[in-house]
Amino acid sequence: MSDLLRRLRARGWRLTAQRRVIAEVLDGEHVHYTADEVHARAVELLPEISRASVYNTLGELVTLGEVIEVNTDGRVRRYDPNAHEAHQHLVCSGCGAIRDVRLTDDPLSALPEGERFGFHVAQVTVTYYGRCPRCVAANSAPGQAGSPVV
Amino acid sequence: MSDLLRRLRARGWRLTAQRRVIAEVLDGEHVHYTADEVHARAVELLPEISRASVYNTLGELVTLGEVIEVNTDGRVRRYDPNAHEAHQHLVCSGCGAIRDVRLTDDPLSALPEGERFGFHVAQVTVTYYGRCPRCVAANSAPGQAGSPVV
DNA sequence: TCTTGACTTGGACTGAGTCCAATATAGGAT
DNA sequence: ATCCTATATTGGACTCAGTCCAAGTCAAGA
Repeated sequence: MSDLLRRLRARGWRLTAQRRVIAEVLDGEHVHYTADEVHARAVELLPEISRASVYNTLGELVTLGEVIEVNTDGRVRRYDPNAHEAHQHLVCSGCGAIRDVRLTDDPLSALPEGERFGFHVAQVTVTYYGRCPRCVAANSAPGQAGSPVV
Repeated sequence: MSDLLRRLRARGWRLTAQRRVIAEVLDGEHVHYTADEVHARAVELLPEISRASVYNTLGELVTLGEVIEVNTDGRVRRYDPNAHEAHQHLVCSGCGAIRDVRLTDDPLSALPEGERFGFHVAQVTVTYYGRCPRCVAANSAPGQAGSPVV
């Protein structure tokens, strides 16, 4: 049983076939799937799993802090299983590829007290946009450099 | 005629009634409207304006760099007319209020060369999340502290 | 093995955003 | 001032991600 499943178990989750399968999909490579991509991969392991269960489970994993919700294009939400290491994202504006990146400084320190307006600031997300080597080489229009790793 | 309209004119834009009205809506306070909010306000000035025109025009303004597209909740896109001053955003996770903030350091400098993976990095967005004073006071659940300024 | 509350399901629904063919018009040409 | 046409607008249909719900299923504690 994966670490993730063990932790979920410890939190009182009922370990259903659906949740196991979703955990397995997320446990693989550190990619950033959309809910529908998770569903597509889950269906290969458990053909009868529903979209609703995937949405429910992903939402719960986000609430528990086991998975991070990421939105790099203003359209689709993606799910990042790399929730236990502080990191940010680097996105290719050509093909949409997403890479996890680690920063040298805590971005919170760049927001001076005078710019906080009394907010209790709790979290920061930083997203870098640029062109990946393949898209630079191909000088391609959006989405034309083949399927990226997101 | 506003500066914005003058610049658009200089770029060869046809100045239609619809575009004037949208520019007027955006010219007001520095808020972050959704496309439908822009439409609602535009309708007050020009009742027959269509949603399609609002979407078209906002998209073109974003392409021209006159307006910035912002997505702070992973759901709706918002439009920020404050495109000519570098800034980032501070978002209340209680009520969704958005404030423009200026940082002390260029966030690009926090991404070391070794974390760029050959990307030609061109842009960064930083979004801070926390609770605004009103929501802290009200200790409210999301959306329960009245209508915020977004 | 039984029981029950938590979980899953499919399908209807919502809401943001896109697309398109028909119509209207800004603004340069005459 | 009028004409002409490329450009812009329109409404309505459509897409797609995500939500909701009532009915059925099942994990796991008793």
